Amino acid sequence: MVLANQPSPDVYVLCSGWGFRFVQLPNGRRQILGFLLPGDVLTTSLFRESLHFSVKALTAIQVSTMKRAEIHARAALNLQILWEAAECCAAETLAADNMIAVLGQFSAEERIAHLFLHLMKEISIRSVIRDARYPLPLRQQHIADAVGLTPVHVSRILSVFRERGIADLSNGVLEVLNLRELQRLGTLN
Amino acid sequence: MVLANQPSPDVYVLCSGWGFRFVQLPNGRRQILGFLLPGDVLTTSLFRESLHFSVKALTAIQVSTMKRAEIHARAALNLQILWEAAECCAAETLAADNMIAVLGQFSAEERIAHLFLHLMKEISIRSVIRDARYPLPLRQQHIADAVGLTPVHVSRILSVFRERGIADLSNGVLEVLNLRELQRLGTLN
DNA sequence: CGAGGAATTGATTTCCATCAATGACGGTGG
DNA sequence: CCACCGTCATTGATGGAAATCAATTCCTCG
Repeated sequence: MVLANQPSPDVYVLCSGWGFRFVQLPNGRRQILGFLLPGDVLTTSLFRESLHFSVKALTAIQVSTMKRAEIHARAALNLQILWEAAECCAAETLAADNMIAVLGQFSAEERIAHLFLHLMKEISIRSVIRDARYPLPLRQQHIADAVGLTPVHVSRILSVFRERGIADLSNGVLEVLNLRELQRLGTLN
Repeated sequence: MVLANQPSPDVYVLCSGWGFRFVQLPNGRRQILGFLLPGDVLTTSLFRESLHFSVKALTAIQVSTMKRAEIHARAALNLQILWEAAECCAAETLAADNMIAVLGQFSAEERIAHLFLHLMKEISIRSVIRDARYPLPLRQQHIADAVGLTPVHVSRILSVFRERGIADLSNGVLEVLNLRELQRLGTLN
């Protein structure tokens, strides 16, 4: 699943699996704008013909599409739909603003802690978590691209987290060992 | 003009002057999320009771407020309004995503160049610019807080821009000396 | 004239990037 | 079954970008 920057009449919903939104810079670097989990709607595709980012799958995924035109037609009859879409978009803006603050002001440790906390919340909404072990199908490269660091440095920080007994990410599972400390590091305000 | 995080029934529009949206972190640092120019609507206030950021004036300003409830009532009768609001929100998301990429991947020079280009565009929309001189009522502290740098480092970069004949920001005026170079530095993709 | 905020500049430190080498897997094909 | 790869993670050594600390100058304004 690789969408580019071309116009499309579809609105996308992720039904199962993980994906991520990203932009590719000319110098070869990329910035991951956000991860997509089951149930996530590509809200931009609700209002725009073409996306300003690309999308890629992290795992095997199932995607559902709807015709934007049809949604718009229904929205004209049922305001409720439009409101929810707008609400959804406002929520996205809030998340984006948080991310801006994180990237602008947080250190490497804090950024990664923040990412973990954010993903933990998303995962918790969708499934029951036992023993503070969260399935996390990310390579260190993805973490790096999401928080603006190099994979090498991400590796070092994860080692630090293990040494300090904060969290352990291995084999696609994030085990949270000291939630308090993780929150102290990664929480805005 | 300092709004906090409290609920309010109003939607805000900036009629004249400059302002900025920001979040204050517990460690005393702050991140400026964006600058507000005449005509800008606080789109978040369209959909949310309370803002997740604060707002402050940079210059003398005039603000107009409308009741959210009234706008919602009108929107129920005239879809057009709601669509424009949603469009507006989508545009905001796009800008935020750009900012995320800038903060995640750009160097200090590139970040500041990007900020200048962004503000130049906003200013150009609102008034005629002569001799590539843009009124810019920012302290270096504001630039620093907007792009995630220290004021000291911003000062150094601005010196570099002057030496290299790229741009000169002094006395509230940004003079662009080499637009090409500025774009080369500050343009995504 | 004096005072205080803003900008500049230098010296030093810290954090993260970069470069490079190594080991651990997992798949593939002989 | 095992030698061979490619990808990923780890670790060390080094370099560079930006932060921090500190001193000085420049304004503006009382």
